Amino acid sequence: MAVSKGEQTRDAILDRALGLASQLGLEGLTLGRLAADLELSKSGLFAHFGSKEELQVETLDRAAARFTEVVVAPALAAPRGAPRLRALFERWMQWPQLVPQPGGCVFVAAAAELDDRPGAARDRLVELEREWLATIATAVRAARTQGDLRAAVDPEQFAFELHAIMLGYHHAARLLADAGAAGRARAAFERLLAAARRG
Amino acid sequence: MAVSKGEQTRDAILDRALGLASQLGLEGLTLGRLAADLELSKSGLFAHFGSKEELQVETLDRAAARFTEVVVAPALAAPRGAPRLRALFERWMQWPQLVPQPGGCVFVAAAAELDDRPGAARDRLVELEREWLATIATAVRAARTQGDLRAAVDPEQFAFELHAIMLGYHHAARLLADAGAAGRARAAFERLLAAARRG
DNA sequence: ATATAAAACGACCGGTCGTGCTTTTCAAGC
DNA sequence: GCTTGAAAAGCACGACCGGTCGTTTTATAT
Repeated sequence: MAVSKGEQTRDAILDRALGLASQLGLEGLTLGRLAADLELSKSGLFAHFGSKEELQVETLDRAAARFTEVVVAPALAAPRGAPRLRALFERWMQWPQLVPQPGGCVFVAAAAELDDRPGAARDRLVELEREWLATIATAVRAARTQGDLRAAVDPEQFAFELHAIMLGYHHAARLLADAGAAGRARAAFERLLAAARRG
Repeated sequence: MAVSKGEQTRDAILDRALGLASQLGLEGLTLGRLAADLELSKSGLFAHFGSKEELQVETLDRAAARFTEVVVAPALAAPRGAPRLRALFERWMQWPQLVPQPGGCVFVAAAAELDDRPGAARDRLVELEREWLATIATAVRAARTQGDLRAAVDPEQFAFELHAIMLGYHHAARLLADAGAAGRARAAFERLLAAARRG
């Protein structure tokens, strides 16, 4: 058999953990709840991980893998420049539905939870977030060198602002249940892009 | 005596609760931990509130009161227009230190926690966040009618984008520990303001 | 100084948490 | 068909959770 029974189960656990963590956060994700959802005993589930912290880290890794699949990789298939930036942005807005994460982006939830809680999970999250910012900055650089954006555009500043718009969208859409959130976010994105295009 | 002993204690509890909630979140803020911090018995503390949820709601209210004191009120003392907007922005960035909240803005932490958890605390938070966005929008409108900003500027859109920058700053400063976060946020703010000024 | 009301206490409830240790189930290789 | 090792279950643990209760201490008003 290509994949053992254990790996299958592990896979199912992490998928479910990702969905649950998006709703309850990494801390709110408890072994008992997760086991009940999977119709598994708590100890049977626990045996797959050395600790709760390891489960959290692996859940973040799973989220990152899915994120690459449904956001980064497809966006890199888009033409370099503005289209690629737009693809990154649009796919980011959709990605909680694509995975799926019923509770919104797990990274946003984890960011607020872990920003004051040192440990392996926090370290991993910081790493992943830095990678994501770097991915955006790289796309900006590509757009710049091919003349789509002005040479004076600061890729890191652009990445910061684009990421801020994403956070603003998440906040407005999920907490405030603002139906116009996507529209506002798109308007902000277009303004950001336009400013980076001309003077 | 003007204020009873009970009110004093209550006051001390809520101040400490606010600080703790900024680090641990509203859910992570436990009665036991809070009581231990205040050198109070858990039951003695609990007697001041009908339930944990009520404590959470009152903590949010306390946060809102402090926020008005250290952010909104002083900013409203600044001249209408761009200076007032800048004051709102700058004071927002400082307010976790002003209150103090060792763990960053309690509203940001609560937003991620509560966006999928229905209840009184969530309802109150949504209310407060809407008020905050409205406060920004009102300041934008004032700046607009006195000719500081273009007439075509959408106050709600401006508020959305300014708020997004704040969230981006909080993320970069607290989670990523990016020393340049404040600089990036200020640059984003100035760009937003400049775009709303001229065509 | 005393009566009364407010406030704080300590013990305890049922429940859930993460985490070990031991046993049973079960699928694969001979 | 039996063996064997992985996978899951069972069970128990200590800690802590929010919350209740009856009692004791402390503050307030007469």
